Amino acid sequence: MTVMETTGTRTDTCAGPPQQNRRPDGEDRYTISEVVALTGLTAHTLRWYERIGLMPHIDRSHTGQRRYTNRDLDWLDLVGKLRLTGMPVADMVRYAELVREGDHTYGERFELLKTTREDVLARIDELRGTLAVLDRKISFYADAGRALASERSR
Amino acid sequence: MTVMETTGTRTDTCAGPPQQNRRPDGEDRYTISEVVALTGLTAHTLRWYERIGLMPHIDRSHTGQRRYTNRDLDWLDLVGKLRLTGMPVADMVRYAELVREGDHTYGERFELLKTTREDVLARIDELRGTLAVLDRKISFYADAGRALASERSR
DNA sequence: CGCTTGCTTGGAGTGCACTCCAAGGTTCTA
DNA sequence: TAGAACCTTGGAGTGCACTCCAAGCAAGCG
Repeated sequence: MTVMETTGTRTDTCAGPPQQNRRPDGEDRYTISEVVALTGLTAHTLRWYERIGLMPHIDRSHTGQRRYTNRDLDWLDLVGKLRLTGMPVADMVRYAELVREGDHTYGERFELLKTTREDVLARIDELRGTLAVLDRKISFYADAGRALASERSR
Repeated sequence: MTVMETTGTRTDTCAGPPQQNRRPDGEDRYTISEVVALTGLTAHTLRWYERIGLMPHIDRSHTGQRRYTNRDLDWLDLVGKLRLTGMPVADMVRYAELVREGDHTYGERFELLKTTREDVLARIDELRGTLAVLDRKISFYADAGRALASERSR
């Protein structure tokens, strides 16, 4: 089994669980405002993503209006996830370029994702450390609140 | 036991584990560049934090240069943790104001910290979701890499 | 057909969190 | 006591990620 049997050249592939509120493949031509509703991004941001090279070429209607596909929505889902990690947009653009360049960039994409994965793990650890500090302070204030309350009731 | 027995009016209190590279209390007068070395912040940022009200009043030498104390370093440690959570600086300034206003703001501080705690938990969950997506993609690329390798060796 | 709502563009503007600058005073080491 | 290294200020500048604007074309409805 070759890679080409499961993936086209233009995709990032391995989409994951199917998304809600989508039209079936073949009838998937969404206007920009529909994509706004589906993703929570603004139309401004969607056009800006395109300008900076974070999106693949988006289909156009015969009069030049954007028509997004399910594949584009999958890509936006991934971008959204990466954005949550704090990955700079420039790095996401780099990843998008690798996808556009074709299958021979699999290795580099793999490395980029692994690095990102490590970053996310480190970030989770940082947050856990912060959580410990917060919990310590919260229980301090809870105790202080009880002490003040018993003071007032005396 | 009253609150005042364990806490002074000017502090945020409950410092947690002692920090490294510090001088003992009583000899704790650090220049701005020492604080830079201890916190990793820049001198610019330290002065800016002060201007926007994120720091308490910092002691000055007889000629007007800043002299930070261990207490100030504790505060900067907390600010650093809160910053990691993505809390906006404006919210941290709000918290700093509450601390300056005295003990009667304990309740509000408690609420603010609890809200922050919830935010951190939500953030960790988001990151775990992202991690799942990354792991799925990473294993896809790992498989693809193996497939391409066996292709080449045939 | 006219009307409203939606979509197009390049370029300018916004908000956040720093980050730097110039000009001058201070502190430390030899 | 000279010189290097450090510190002070207000205000201006930077980089990121959007966010908005104006002017005009497109789409759907009665």
